[in-house]
Amino acid sequence: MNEVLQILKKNSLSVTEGRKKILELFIASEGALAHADIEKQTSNNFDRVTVYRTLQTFVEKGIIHQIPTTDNSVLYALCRHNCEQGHHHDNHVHFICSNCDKTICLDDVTVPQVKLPEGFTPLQSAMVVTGICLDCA
Amino acid sequence: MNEVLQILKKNSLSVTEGRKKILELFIASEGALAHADIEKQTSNNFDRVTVYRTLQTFVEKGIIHQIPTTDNSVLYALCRHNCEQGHHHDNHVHFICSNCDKTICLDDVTVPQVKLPEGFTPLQSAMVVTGICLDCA
DNA sequence: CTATTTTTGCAATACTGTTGCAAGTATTTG
DNA sequence: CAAATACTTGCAACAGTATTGCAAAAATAG
Ligand SMILES: [Mn+2]
Ligand SMILES: [Mn+2]
Ligand SMILES: [Zn+2]
Ligand SMILES: [Zn+2]
Repeated sequence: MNEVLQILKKNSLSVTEGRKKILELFIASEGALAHADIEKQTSNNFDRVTVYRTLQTFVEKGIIHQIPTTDNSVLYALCRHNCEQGHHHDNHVHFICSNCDKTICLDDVTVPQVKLPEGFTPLQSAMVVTGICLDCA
Repeated sequence: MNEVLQILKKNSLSVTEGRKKILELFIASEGALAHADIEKQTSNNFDRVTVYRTLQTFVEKGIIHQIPTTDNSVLYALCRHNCEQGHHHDNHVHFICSNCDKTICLDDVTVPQVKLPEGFTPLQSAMVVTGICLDCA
């Protein structure tokens, strides 16, 4: 059975053209996608608003996760660690290539623990590494 | 001599009301500031555009640094490690309190090294930890 | 197939960020 | 110190990004 359908069903989401298409994009994509990327690759098919709402739904359901950036954009990528509704555990490192600008999930590289000052309680950690990626080496 | 003047002089920046005021805000502030915070705290004094340009200049000069977030906003905080023109070395961990929402530079906590897969060359690393801060503990 | 629930597109609106340019301010020079 | 120069600011216009309400359309449940 189709992977896309499986994911939507598992999360009890209605199966619609928009959701199928956007999920396909994520599955096909090597790196992370920004809202703008998705708009571009689906232009004229769906309204901007639908894209916003779909991304939001997917994040809530634990289908995709957000990647922090320093430039007023948010990137999204597929969760591969069985995340669930309101309970992500994508604690892997993200890599941004400064040459080709791709953002890649290093699913096998875990964010290391870090010793915080007295009084700070950590709940979640994110790590973003910039540099030169495999393809651009 | 005034800290604010000193910083501006050291970076060969003209001393203007806007720059003085914004720099004061950063020095006075416990946590990091977003563009919107600054606008609020200086409203009617300076044009939005001036705030954008000032922040940009300060980042370039190594007076403030950017902190990545996951919500389409960029935060800024004072550099305390003698950063220079085009050459930041703020490799410390940032902490976001999920209770009071403050973002704090943990200047003494260095971002740990991490072993990347074959072929990836790291240049810079950022780490953001969310949790409960000292004040909210 | 029909009833119900959910999703979508549109329109309106607000927020965010960028640029060129003329006027204003700060700094340098004599 | 005043004039000349260099730099910064505000304004206006514009482009891009995000949010909401609501009616129409589509999907699911019965
Ligand atoms: Mn990821
Ligand atoms: Mn910092
Ligand atoms: Zn690359
Ligand atoms: Zn707090």
